[in-house]
Amino acid sequence: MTSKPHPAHYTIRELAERFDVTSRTLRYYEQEGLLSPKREGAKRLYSQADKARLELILRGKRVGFSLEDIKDMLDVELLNAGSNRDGLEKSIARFEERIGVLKRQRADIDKAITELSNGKRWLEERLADREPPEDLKRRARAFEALAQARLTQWETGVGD
Amino acid sequence: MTSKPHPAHYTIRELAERFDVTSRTLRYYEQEGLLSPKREGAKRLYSQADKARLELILRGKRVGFSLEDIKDMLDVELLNAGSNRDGLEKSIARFEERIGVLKRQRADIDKAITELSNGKRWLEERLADREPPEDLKRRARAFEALAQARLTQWETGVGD
DNA sequence: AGACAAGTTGACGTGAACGTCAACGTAAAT
DNA sequence: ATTTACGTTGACGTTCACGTCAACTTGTCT
Repeated sequence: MTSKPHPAHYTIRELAERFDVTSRTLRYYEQEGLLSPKREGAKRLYSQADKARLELILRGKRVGFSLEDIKDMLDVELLNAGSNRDGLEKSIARFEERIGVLKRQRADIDKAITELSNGKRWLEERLADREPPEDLKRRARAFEALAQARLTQWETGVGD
Repeated sequence: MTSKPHPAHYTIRELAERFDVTSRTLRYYEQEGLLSPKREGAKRLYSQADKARLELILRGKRVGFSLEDIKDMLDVELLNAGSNRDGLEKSIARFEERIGVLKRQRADIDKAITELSNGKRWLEERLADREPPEDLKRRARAFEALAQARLTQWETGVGD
């Protein structure tokens, strides 16, 4: 049990390199209230908890949340410390909203993957039966036509 | 067969409203080479194909691609008109890369959904057994601890 | 002591993706 | 003929999320 699994705290560079961001970024996050590392004199010391928060922050970013959004989500504890019943319900509603956003986004991504896979297949076919450029031109329009066809299908659900 | 399923072309406002963007946005996309509607005099006329492209553009944006990325993807036909074998393979590689990005992003989203669902559940529990604020404070730390625990697990895979 | 790396705080700069505003054209309605 | 609605092209402003640079302190190695 005397093993030392992790350093217990990191310098700004260590954390920055580990997560492939710059130190400027970490200071900026602190300035925006997303991180609040301890200080040893003037120097910042990042704890495991800070590291965990950073991971959440970065994932939040990757999935498209703004820093302000992320701050709200991470500060949920503080938010509901200040407010009671009413604030709690509001917080819950916001969480549900975010979850909804993510689910829609997931659907978008699935569609995009399909598009790109189709595009890739199209390219691969071009590569396979390398035809004369004249024919290529004619076939090129098939791509847009395809996209349009897909769109037209959804359209029935959207209403015209 | 004399039915008129859709207008065949749209004004800038019609398209903007339908997709909930401003006309400025559409002009900007044109300026950046993402759209190229016909002109009737000075006015823009958007065809079905333009509409289809716009849909693709907007989804591309929603899943996090930059306009330049999107342009590249949509212009793939032109790209490979200029280049032959070599260009084709490069294009295919780029498509694969983008697909990879999206898949990673989808994984991120799934994780984020899990996080938020946990956060929501935590809030709901708070709401259910409304405890005295003192106890609340102690429990509040559970949230970060939880995040940290999850992080620690991954850590084994990342290496220290 | 001197050099050097790594940290700090301002302050200003930057790129993407538009917003906003001015000045103007055009087409239909009153 | 004038208003109203909608369109056009610049040109400049704005927000976010940092990048960059200067001037400085602090610790460490030689």
